[in-house]
Amino acid sequence: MAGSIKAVRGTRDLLPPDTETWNFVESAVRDVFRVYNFQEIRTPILEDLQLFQRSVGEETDIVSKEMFAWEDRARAQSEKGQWLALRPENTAGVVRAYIEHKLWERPGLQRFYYIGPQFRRERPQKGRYRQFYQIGAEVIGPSAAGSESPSVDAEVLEMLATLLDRLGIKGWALKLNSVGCANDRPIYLQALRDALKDVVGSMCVDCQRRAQTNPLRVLDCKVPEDQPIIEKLPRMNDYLDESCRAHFAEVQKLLTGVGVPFEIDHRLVRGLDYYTRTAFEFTHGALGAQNAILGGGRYDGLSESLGGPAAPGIGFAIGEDRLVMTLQESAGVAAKPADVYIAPLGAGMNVHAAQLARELRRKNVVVILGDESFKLKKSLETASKVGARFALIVGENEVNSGQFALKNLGTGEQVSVMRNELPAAIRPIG
RNA sequence: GUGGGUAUAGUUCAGUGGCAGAACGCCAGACUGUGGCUCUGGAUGUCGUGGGUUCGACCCCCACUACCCACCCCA
Repeated sequence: MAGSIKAVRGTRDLLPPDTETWNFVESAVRDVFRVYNFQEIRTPILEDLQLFQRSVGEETDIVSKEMFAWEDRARAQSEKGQWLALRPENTAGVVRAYIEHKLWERPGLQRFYYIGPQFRRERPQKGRYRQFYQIGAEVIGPSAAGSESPSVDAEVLEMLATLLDRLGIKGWALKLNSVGCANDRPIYLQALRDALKDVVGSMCVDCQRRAQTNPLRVLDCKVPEDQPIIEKLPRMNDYLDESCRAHFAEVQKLLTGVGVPFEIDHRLVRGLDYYTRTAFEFTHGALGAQNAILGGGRYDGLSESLGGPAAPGIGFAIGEDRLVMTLQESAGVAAKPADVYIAPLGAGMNVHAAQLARELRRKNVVVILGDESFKLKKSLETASKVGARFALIVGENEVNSGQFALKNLGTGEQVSVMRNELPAAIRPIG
């Protein structure tokens, strides 16, 4: 098919039966989030570019190198166009909506979840696409409503553990860290820079660059030779101020109390500027290099940096593509079979078949409709190929007698059934 | 942005400087209203795109593009 139009780089079509898995994931997500009292929010895919510059951070790779952004046409000749961007993540949009609609006026904490496409202009590889899907949730609100409480952090993490268990995902690991706050992080960063000054010369070239641009990322380095050096660098944990220390300790205590296993990873850092205090990641082995299945953390200053009131919050984003991938590693997808294939037999039978299909479908029977031009042999062959459980023959004999030939395609057994008993015969249960 | 690999039928892949292949799938038939198994037949390809070498290129050379994997980064 040379010259034909194909899906653009980094995007893909999700086809049946894979979409069954996606729907399975999404309905489990909605069920689980519901009992934790999260409600769905839908924000635009298109946002003002500044939203991401001011939240995710202008120096991050996501904003500086990976954003799909362009200048919209100006409305008047004297004006400049507005810069728009496809959202690279969804937390900024949710917080923007929180501010725009003054949601702090609503009682209690705002608890939102979202499912939707995000866009980053990266080079695609396994588990990484330019259009990818995130499932996320945010808890946000005034401090007086309890938004800063460590119990919210623990609740969110416990919910995630429940979700992964519910989905049947085995072998996940929760990594936890505290990345500090506006008060103590600058002190830590300075200590880290000072320590790096002496050793960075013997580290990998990437670390030498990171030491300049984003020293925290040095902790993320995977080069074996650098590991002994990194182990000796100062740890954020030793620089947390009193309130951050107590907060982090309480989160751990609660997690232990509810029986969610976790491991402290002093080197866990997040890629977005807005994260504070609790930072976490769930990983899974079956994902290749992209082993982070979800990540998140607290963002206590984000609302203010977007011009809103103080509104501490915590949230996460699940990489839905990666989640589906791990699910397909373990369990195969089973497409749901149709209940019955209706085989009209001979001229004039389509209308009778259509009437029957209408009746059955109104009783929730899943019907595939054949065509009167097909030979019966072909109809039955098609019926079994597409996985229908029964074939219903609609020919002159049946229409005249009111007794319909119903064939069980699994057993080969064929019975004659009165029209009004067909739904029960096809779907004995329910 | 960097490195490596790949590109041939719907799919997974063989293949040779001289007629384009297999398996699976798809379509049709094996006497009239009975599928799965079997048998027979059939269709489908600008051999990724553009250039070059050659009497002749799917094959050799160059460029481009796309995809895959890894780095970077992140979900």
